[in-house]
Amino acid sequence: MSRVGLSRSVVLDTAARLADRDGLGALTVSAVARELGVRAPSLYSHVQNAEDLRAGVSAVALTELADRVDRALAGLAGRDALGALADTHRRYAREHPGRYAAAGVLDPASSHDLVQVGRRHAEQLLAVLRGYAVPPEDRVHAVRLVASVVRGFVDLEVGGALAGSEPPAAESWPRVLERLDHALRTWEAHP
Amino acid sequence: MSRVGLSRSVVLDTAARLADRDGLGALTVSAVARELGVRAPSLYSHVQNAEDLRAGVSAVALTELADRVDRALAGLAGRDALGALADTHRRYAREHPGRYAAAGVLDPASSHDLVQVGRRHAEQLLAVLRGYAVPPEDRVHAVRLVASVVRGFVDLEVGGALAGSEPPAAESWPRVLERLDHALRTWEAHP
DNA sequence: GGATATTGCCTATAGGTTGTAGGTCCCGTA
DNA sequence: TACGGGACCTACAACCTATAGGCAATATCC
Repeated sequence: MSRVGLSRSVVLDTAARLADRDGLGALTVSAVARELGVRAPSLYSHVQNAEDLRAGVSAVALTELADRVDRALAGLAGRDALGALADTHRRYAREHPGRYAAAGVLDPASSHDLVQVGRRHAEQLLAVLRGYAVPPEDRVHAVRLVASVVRGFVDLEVGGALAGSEPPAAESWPRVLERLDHALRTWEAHP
Repeated sequence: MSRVGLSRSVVLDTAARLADRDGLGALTVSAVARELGVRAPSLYSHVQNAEDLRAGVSAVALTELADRVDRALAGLAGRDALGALADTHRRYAREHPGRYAAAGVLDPASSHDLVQVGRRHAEQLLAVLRGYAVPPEDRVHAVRLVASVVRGFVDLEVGGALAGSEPPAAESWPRVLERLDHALRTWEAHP
């Protein structure tokens, strides 16, 4: 039998593609093996177990997303930067729903890998905030506000929770970002 | 053998308890049957299949949450109402992580049940907005802003994404709500 | 009160998924 | 050419989902 050329990254890329195509719920070791034309036990040399497979897709997704955000933020500041970060997240979630869903579930026993890329995302949020006059001691709170809005809206939209009402979610997006920008611009020191 | 007294609601309540205790991922038909001291096939008279079991827990959770929000909102308006709604969501997620996680995933093929209770949540958000001078044609956008912030923050917190940084997420919560309140108070008609 | 229908939960069974153990064959290297 | 390791295999055990069909307790009717 001919070798297929498996490796951890080949397995994870295939898994990510599968998650996007069939949903995160359909992501199984068996399905990835089928997709690769290989028997399921062959994957266990490259992936510890099913949970590790999902965590790997998480890491792939968060890394890809951070790369895109880095590119999108280049040369921008203030509201432009905020919009670029938020739009990049939203677009990524729409293009890669399975990957994005995987990125959302961080295990308590996060791998060192995930902690690392998580820090990258935090850095990016802080970079965006540099365009706003938020007092240093409040920056964590502002980061969390931005993260909440982006994560919340995108989750609701790709989860279909907004699909039942008019107008389409896309129309609310710039309005939500305008309010977020305003909230950051008018940030005041805490009494 | 003696009858245990199964019914859809008994099964779903047990499932919800199990989801909170062991995580939504550990929620299986078999586990619920074990918990009830019954064989797995016995549950299929009360629940169509595993997916229906999860959807049932979703509905239970969304209904319980809506009930709590109704009680919390009684007699409040404006910022107090906003805080009560948001706090109720956050508290529910912390007390019932499995139920809350189930409530988050709405299938595209949502049951009529889920659509119904989803409307209740939308009504509650609209009720909170009545305390703010948001122009009628913008209310949908404002609802989506509030829903995004609450959903995003709570997801990040219970998902552990905020656990790695200081200060604790609880300190950011009132600051985030203050900014949300401010964003609603200063809402302006769209040009 | 006894016959009958219904219901509640059962066993048996088939098929899919996870994960381990151990084997074979290809390929690079000495 | 012999050897060693890695890539992928088969075999297997355990668990979960789901269907089919059976028995017994309960409700209903005469």
